[in-house]
Amino acid sequence: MVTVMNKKSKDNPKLPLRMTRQRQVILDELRKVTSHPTADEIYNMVRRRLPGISLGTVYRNLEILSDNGMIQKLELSGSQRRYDGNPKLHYHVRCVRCERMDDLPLSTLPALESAIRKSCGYEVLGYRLEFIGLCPKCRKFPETRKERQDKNGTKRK
Amino acid sequence: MVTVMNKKSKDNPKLPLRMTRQRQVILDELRKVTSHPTADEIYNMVRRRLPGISLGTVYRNLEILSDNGMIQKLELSGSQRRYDGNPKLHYHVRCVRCERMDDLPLSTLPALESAIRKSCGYEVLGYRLEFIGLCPKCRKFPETRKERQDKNGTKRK
DNA sequence: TTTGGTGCAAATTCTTTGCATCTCT
DNA sequence: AGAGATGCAAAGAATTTGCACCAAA
Repeated sequence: MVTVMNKKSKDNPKLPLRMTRQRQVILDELRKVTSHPTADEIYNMVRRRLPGISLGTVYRNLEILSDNGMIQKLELSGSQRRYDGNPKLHYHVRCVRCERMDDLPLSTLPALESAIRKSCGYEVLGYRLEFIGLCPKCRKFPETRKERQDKNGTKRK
Repeated sequence: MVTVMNKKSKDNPKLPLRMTRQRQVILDELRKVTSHPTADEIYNMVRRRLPGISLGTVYRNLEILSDNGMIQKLELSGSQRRYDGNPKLHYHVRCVRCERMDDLPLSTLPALESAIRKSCGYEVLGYRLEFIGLCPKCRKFPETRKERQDKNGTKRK
């Protein structure tokens, strides 16, 4: 069994957690998509409903929501952190070209875990697993994310 | 079988790669340790032998060395990237408290890979797996890396 | 010689924070 | 009322880059 860690909910399993409009919309938008957006992408999604929201608030809320186990902060490869509206542990696939990230419909592997547990002095609490490869689209169009951005001028701001 | 990806060596499998003193020392120091140091830690290690080296050069060379498959750039959790002098794919354990990272003496899992390959539209090229837990030391001394830094003033510069 | 590497510093990018003000409960 | 959230802007941290000079092949 894998434990997803988070500070707050560990110290205080049922803290009340005030639901502000901003927090609600962030959670809502994140649950609406199956992609695994970055803070910046979430900021843009949320801004359509709350034009006045600040990026700082988005970051603060993503932190709080993941501390409370309501979402997942994915700390895997890539320079930007990504967030997942589904707090349950599951595996991901990431495309090496466009950096798209999908869920993997695969159950977790208990055999793997028990093998680990005895092979080192660590107390194993969980693991992070991410597959890398090419998504269906990129198998056809061999173009990196950066190349696409450079071409389209698709950058923040 | 898992393929470790790297740009240059893919495009040009046997480019000559000029060996400057700086590059040599960086590679050398990185091979000397079994830890998985950050760029900054490597900078400090190398500086003892080459006092004039710049952090920018360290970053540039780590990039080049990993592009050439001579080292590994580990893009797993944590805000700082880590580098591994062993370019062969292997698993890691990371301590949630002090962020120490060790190798896991465990062979890779072919069964896992074939299971993945058919479960999604991706062309799977490899994967990244990292275990998280508590290292032997931290099981005894429950103190986070940040707490220790704050106490000791052990920060860069 | 010439192509690529280096040091330095400034620039970028992503994320966090201080503060005065506001808002949920 | 009051703890906690917000917006704003500035600060931080990690990494990348432009440029003039230097060095390995």
